[in-house]
Amino acid sequence: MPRRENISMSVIRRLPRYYRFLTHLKQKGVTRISSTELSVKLGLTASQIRQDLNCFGGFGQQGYGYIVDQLCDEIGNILGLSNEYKAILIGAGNLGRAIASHMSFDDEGFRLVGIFDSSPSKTGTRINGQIVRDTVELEDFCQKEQPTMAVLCIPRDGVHTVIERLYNLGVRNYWNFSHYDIAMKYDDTVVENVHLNDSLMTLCYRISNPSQK
Amino acid sequence: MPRRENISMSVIRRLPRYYRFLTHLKQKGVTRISSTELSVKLGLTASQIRQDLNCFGGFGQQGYGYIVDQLCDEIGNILGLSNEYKAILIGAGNLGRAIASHMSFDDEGFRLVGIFDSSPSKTGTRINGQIVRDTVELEDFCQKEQPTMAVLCIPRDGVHTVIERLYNLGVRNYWNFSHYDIAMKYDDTVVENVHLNDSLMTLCYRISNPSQK
DNA sequence: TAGATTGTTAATCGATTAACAATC
DNA sequence: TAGATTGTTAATCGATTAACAATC
Repeated sequence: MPRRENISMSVIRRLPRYYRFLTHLKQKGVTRISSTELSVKLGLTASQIRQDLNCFGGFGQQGYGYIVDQLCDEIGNILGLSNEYKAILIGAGNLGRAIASHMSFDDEGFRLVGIFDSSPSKTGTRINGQIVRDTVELEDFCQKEQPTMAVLCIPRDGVHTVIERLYNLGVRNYWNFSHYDIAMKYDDTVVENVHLNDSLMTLCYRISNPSQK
Repeated sequence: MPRRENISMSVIRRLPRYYRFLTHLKQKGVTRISSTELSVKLGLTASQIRQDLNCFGGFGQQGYGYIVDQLCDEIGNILGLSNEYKAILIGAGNLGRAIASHMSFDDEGFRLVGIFDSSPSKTGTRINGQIVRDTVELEDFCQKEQPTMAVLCIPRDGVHTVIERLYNLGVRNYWNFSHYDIAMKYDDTVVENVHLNDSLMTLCYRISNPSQK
């Protein structure tokens, strides 16, 4: 029954939410949960939850439900959270500093191994104990450390050239916070965008148009 | 032809992207664009773009296309970006500080009027010229200033009580950065979630499962 | 065994794409 | 006028929901 190919993005984006909630249940000491209970707590339908989980295998037991601990671990495995992919962060401005701190205390599949900035006012300073390197060191560093992923916290205009350098260095997965949609010509890359401005504008729309739910 | 009710979230979430790209075109001095050109640049179909825009009215001209300047303004209006909704920010940690700076130099529909934190190490400090107030002042401040929206950059466990206080003060729109899904019992609220952890886990999945596009 | 709840197939709903007539 | 491109309807595709047989 477990397929595991061509899982839709809609399903994938719900997995972290399941994981987050199951972790919470685990901490509260809940051992067993049914799809119906889950659906109520998460505001989804029980059907959808079972449908989602069965993309990856049958983790439940008929007549009983799901074992919280086990399901949580399974989803963690599916997400690949036990990996420690090496990540670097480019751009140690306000947002970069926040993300760097965020990631180091709560690593989910990644380990931050380097922070870079091109401004002399930032290089040499420390974020959570890690030194901020000059971006000119990028080539040397990447050849040595071979990071898997780069967090991009730089202004729009800098993105293009940095991406090119990173791609050539073999760093081909990006967590992009810049106000810019990275359109990759290559298909061996993964880009996960976090467009805070877009989110804020969406909120503005929803406040301005209360007719919609 | 302009309807303007029950616009689907899928459409709404594409609007900021259109807006962002059109602003960029405007800056580059492009005056005219067709749905086909747009579709190529944005990686969508021309059909979808025309379909999306026609939820709000016919902004184009047959045989000609869209006037960049005009379309950009129209979308800005639809989003409500000329509003200056008063916003407050709760939680002046790393992320809170980053968002506060972010919002003040690039305001899209909002104006940050207050920053709050409950830790004595933070209160009294300044972020982008604005003082960080003690959260105990929340009631007085909100009664006086009547903010429309609250940015939540506090840890999970604090959210519940803060939301309750805010709701009772009439602050019912939230931009939520906490690792927590705000489930509102009331329907006069709007919650826009930014779950950075979820985004990171999704990225981890996509790196770990390269079979998928 | 009887009751409960899953896994899975079938039905519905909504969103995207295609097609084309209207019109600038 | 002829060419181009929109606005809009119709067709397709995918995702969500409902239903139920399998089974713990």
